[in-house]
Amino acid sequence: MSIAAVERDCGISKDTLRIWERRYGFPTPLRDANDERLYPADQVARLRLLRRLIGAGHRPGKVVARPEAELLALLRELDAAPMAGGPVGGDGRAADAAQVLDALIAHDAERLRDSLAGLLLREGLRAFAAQIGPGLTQVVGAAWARGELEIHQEHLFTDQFTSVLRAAIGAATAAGGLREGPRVLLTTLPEEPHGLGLLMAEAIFVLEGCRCVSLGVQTPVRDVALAARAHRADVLALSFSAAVSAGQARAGLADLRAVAPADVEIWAGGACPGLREPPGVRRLRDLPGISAEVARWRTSAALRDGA
Amino acid sequence: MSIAAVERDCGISKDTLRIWERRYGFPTPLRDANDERLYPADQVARLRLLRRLIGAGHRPGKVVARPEAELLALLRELDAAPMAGGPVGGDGRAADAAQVLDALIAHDAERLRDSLAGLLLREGLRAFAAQIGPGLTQVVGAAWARGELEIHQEHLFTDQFTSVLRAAIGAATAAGGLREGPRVLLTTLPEEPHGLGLLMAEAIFVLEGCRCVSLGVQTPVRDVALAARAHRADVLALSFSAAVSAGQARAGLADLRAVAPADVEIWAGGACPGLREPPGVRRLRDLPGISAEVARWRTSAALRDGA
DNA sequence: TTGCCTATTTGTCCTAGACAAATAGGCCGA
DNA sequence: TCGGCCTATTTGTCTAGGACAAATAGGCAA
Repeated sequence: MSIAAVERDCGISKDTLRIWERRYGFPTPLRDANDERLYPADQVARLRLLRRLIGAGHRPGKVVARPEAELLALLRELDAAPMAGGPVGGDGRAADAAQVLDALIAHDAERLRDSLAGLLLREGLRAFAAQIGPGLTQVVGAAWARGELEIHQEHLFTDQFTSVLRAAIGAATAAGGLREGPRVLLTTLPEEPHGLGLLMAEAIFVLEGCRCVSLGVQTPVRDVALAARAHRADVLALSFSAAVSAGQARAGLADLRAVAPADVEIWAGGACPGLREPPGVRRLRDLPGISAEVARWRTSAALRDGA
Repeated sequence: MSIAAVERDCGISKDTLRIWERRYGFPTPLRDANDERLYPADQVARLRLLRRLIGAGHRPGKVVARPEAELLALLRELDAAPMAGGPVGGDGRAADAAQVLDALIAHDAERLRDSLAGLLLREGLRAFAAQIGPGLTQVVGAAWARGELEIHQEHLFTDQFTSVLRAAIGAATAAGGLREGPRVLLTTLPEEPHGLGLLMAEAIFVLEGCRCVSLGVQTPVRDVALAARAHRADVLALSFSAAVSAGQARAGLADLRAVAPADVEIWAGGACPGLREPPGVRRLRDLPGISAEVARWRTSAALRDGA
């Protein structure tokens, strides 16, 4: 696996990979005939673990060189901190998650889909998008990190979940509603390829009666600003998963704030660790928080119109 | 604007920016107190033009150094190449495409969605996925290359088209049918981030009565093979857009053929230029070709069962 | 025209050094 | 014991120029 492939796969830049090798003695890639780095699969797996650990707050200098004791550290965190900002549901939720995991482990796509659709019907779109979705995503991600699931099973989950949620959003949009909320433009910046968080956010926005336009993932900063003008958006909603580093997220948001119209609000959400609230940007802690934020927007909009 | 910001904004890598400067004398960024490159806004705009021209087929060596005559060259392409390799449909199809383009140009997401949904209803899912979809994709891509659309408009099209098509696939799957076709596992390899082609293919497969499982995009080769076993797939369907180079596609397919079970067929489709038929892989020229291929599979499966 | 072979172009990779921003840890005052 | 400030370390990104393989263009023969 080439250095570029590892960068794509693990989200660690080439520069960083080289300097870790120089400083910490890991990774230790082989070299091909042209003296280029070739990373064995096990080292790539370890790099993925490292990325998660560092994303969870560990210092690179402390963990990069460590052999496989990281696995233990990681497992502890996964066990110890499932509550930190995590799913708050009780036993019922855990049972639901187990059901979904079972279907994934059995490679049963139909059962997986039925489970998800059943949860949606039973709990409603709001709970499905705001609580169940994030919970399941975390459970699946943790199971993968523990080695209980293969990547292709996570892919299957993502695809089925996306499918069910998109259908629900379509139905909710068609059902219409107030249409008095802000115009919301949803997307992610170029370094963020994951669209699940965006989709869950869109569901909440739609339920709040907002007029949503989604550009999908990886829109260049300049184009986000152009689109904000073109669609006369009131709010730009950006999603940052744990895959994107806090530094990148901050830089992207600062760029965007500089080029976007000043009267457009920027709301940033997602599991990205260490992402604080940059100037001119609202940081939404979780998906249910969208509702409160929309309510706040409505109030201030009413004030503005009244004035 | 720092080199990292330009990389994000223009999609030109840092390495490439530096080597253009060395080789062609452009760009000529200023330097900050720390001797780091600072790109003025006008150079960044010119870099964006360059990216478009190069994407449209120009050689960097010929255009990077040129002053603002590029604008002229770009304008010429705008007029000269709207038909090159263009859509084959008749007048009706051209009118449909114009309608979709109009909605995109007007930034009217609702009208865009209605247009697409209307086309789906009028022409049926098969024509929508196999002819209209590829035609529209090409028309939109060409309009972007001519500078008539911004990237965010292409994103909007992709999102809306995906949404309409996913809903249709869901309905078609629920409607059931023969369920006698092959088990098909759909995905793309890691270097291919585009999922539209995959989705169109899935629609055709579903219409042919195949049992489809989609893993979404960018599944590692090893995991595709694992998933093929896990789902007892008869066929692996891979999609390669024009974005991926022929060499990467060939290498990926060869790797996959080596690790996938021997009795699983590999079908490769998509607009990837120069992708020939590697050993052990079937190259599908276009989406309607899927139907014939499924028919062929049925025949040979019947022979096998009979024997 | 079509196909092959060579020459040029072009992006990515390499090494190794430097520095600013972010973080941790110590220290002092309340 | 806790909060704020200041210094030391850590860490990612930037710099430079050199090298080479893959992709493309151009010439030539069939």
